[in-house]
Amino acid sequence: MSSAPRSARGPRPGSNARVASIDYGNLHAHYGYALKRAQIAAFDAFARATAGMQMTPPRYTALVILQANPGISQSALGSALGTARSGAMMLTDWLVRRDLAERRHRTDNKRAWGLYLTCEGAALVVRLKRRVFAHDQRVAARLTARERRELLRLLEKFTE
Amino acid sequence: MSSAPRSARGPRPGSNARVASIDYGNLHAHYGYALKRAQIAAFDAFARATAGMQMTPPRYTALVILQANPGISQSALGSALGTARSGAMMLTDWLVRRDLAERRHRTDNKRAWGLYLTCEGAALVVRLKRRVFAHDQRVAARLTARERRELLRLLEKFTE
DNA sequence: TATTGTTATACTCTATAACTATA
DNA sequence: TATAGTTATAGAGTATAACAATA
Repeated sequence: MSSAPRSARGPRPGSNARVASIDYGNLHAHYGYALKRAQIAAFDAFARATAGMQMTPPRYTALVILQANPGISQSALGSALGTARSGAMMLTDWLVRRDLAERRHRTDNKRAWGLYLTCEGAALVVRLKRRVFAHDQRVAARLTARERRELLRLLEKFTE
Repeated sequence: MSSAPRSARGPRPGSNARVASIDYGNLHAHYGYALKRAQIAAFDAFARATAGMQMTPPRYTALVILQANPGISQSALGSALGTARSGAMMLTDWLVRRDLAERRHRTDNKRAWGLYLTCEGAALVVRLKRRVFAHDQRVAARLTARERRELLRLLEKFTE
């Protein structure tokens, strides 16, 4: 994929490529280390799946949550994302600026907005999901179908 | 663990706690999402294991790599960490300032340093490894021994 | 008194680029 | 011409704190 001349300067920053000449000790026995590397690989796949769409994992997550929870408040969105209210605010601003989501006044609570996807937003989520899931399968191609299910199951059990 | 009054404001920022009232769609079917959440859990365990020691995952990784590769150059350390040279520089500065590592001149190449752990650094790595591995086991306690091995194996296969 | 949204601020992390000295 | 180290800078991401409006 990369083509710029990098000479013998090693892997580009942000990569998780393993360097043959280096002894990594027992780093790979740490869940944190192994998870971080796998996560970088998965996020690389996400970046390829959404290239040129100015998408990020948090933005994608927000879109999916808005799709599944129409009318949710900004604070609740923040909780779902595990981010502070101010972060949910900026995320929402971005979505609104792109006409992917809109804030609607609530009748029951004048403090909170109800957040909804626009038509474009709803269409985009559908398109995005297809692309991201397709790249997910590609990056996990090394695993058998059984291993893929098992990985997700173990991750869930580990996190819970 | 937490005790500050947070009322009903939901999980604190940076947490990956699941909110019962929210529909997460099929987010959990994405490797990136599942991996990110698991990684947060693992890094939380790392933070608990190293509380008050001003340790971070990159610092710990650097210490382990220095332990396994005495005399390594800063650039090679950067490659191993997947970070830019400038990042390896600041990391090394931090270690040197704490008397955990030292730069030694090389006879064969006057451009590059050779990096070595000091006695304190070597002692610290041993202590850290014990603590981090102990907390690793605790966070993975929900998994059986077989599942733990399988998780690490699948992560490795996924990343490679 | 607590919550929602908002804004401003600060901090961490890390990539990029330019420079120097060696090779 | 390329590499190792250094330094300065910039950007992304995100937490904290304070405030007004509402509950």
